[in-house]
Amino acid sequence: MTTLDRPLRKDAERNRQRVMVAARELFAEEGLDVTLDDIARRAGVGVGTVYRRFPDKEQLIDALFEERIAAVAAIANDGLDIADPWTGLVHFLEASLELQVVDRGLKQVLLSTTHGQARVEDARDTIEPIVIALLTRAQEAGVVRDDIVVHDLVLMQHAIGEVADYTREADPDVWRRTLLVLLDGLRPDRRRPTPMPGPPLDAAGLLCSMQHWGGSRRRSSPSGA
Amino acid sequence: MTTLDRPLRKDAERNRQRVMVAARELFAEEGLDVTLDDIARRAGVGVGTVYRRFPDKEQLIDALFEERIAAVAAIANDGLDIADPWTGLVHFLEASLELQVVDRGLKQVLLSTTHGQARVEDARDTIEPIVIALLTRAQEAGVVRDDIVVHDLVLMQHAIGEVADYTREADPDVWRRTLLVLLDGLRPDRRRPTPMPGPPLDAAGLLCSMQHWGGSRRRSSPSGA
DNA sequence: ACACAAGCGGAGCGGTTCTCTCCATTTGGA
DNA sequence: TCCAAATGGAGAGAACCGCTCCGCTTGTGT
Repeated sequence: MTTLDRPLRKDAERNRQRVMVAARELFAEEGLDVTLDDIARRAGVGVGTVYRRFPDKEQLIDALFEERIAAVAAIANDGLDIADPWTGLVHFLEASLELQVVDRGLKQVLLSTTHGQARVEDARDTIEPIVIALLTRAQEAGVVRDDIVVHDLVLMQHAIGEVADYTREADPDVWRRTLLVLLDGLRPDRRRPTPMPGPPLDAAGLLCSMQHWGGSRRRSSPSGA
Repeated sequence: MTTLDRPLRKDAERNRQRVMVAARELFAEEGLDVTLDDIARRAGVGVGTVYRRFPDKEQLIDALFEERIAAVAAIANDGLDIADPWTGLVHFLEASLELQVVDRGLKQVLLSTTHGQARVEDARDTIEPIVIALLTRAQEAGVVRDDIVVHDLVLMQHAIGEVADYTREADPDVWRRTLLVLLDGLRPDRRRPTPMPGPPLDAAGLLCSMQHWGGSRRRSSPSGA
């Protein structure tokens, strides 16, 4: 549909790329709520140009995030390649959260059905079986408690992702502390706490987080004036 | 300011109450984003009436949530009354989350500075010292790991509150599972997992959650047509 | 019973936001 | 050279929201 019907004029193709790059950046920085006008502005093209290439916003999201979600699936696969079942699971949880911290839109696409289309949905469905493998392997090895299921892990991803979002401005790494406690809770037997990965959030940091958190709407200038 | 200047006419006072009740209900059900028009409609009065009693939305929120936040503080105090330090801390975390599940606005008021005014802020500041007492008591008793601080607990509240919000429609109790894992992670030494408080989220439940989650904006009819 | 201040409702103003269309103009390439 | 392809960006259209204003109603003190 893109490359087959007609080779697309040279400048048109270049603009298409620019739009995709700009969209990727803005979605990552601000989340999926950014305006197509914002994207057009950052891409240095007119809105009309964006709409000629992508019928609507959802199509653009769909096109862009298929690959991002695939990256998450790849991380899960990497986890399976790690010999130690516990390390493998932790790798997935940590690394996929790192992706979400860097890309705000990714979280929304992963956790909501209201964004993206078929391609995104398919990509999403790819992940679950791999995570199940990761989890049951760990459980069979006796390093993760038996009473949890994949969906518990999804909820945990959501929980920690939210912490990361909340504290993003104040300290982009505190979420690791919360994750660590959760991970310690996942073990069936643990004699000592795992050492914390960094310092806690201080008072100023919490205040900063509270100020930046909208609870619903955010206020900020995406890029330029 | 309310009862002193002038006794307020009988019907006026009755309407004031209606507005407060309606606002409390709507803020609880939908969060702080509801329109004052919605509140007026549910109260069965005109918007003008609302604005005559409450200069603006923030004042209304401030007036209403001072008491709700005090309830959270009360819960923390109840926790201190419990003899066992661990049970006391758990009581606070669980009960305050239960309040947040029932009242969506409460979470926003607790975690954001952009809502409410001085009264809400004061009430919020009341809580922290009590929680610190709760936490250090548990740590001194050796039932909570030493490396966490109050703000870690705040972040955990946020994390679990978000899970509760996410899964609200599908299963209003699954958040307890996530909380339980987190709690198990808080212990300095644990030989066996604490039994889960309920069944996990099934596939349909997750789908339902995904559909209801906006990530930013929600869509729904507050009450009437 | 009456008069008038207090209170009322809700249309609508002024503002913002966001998606998407339209068309006069520019530009690539056979 | 010439025209289909591509462009840009003003602005239509459709929400939403906080708040005001004013003609009408109602409680209340005398």
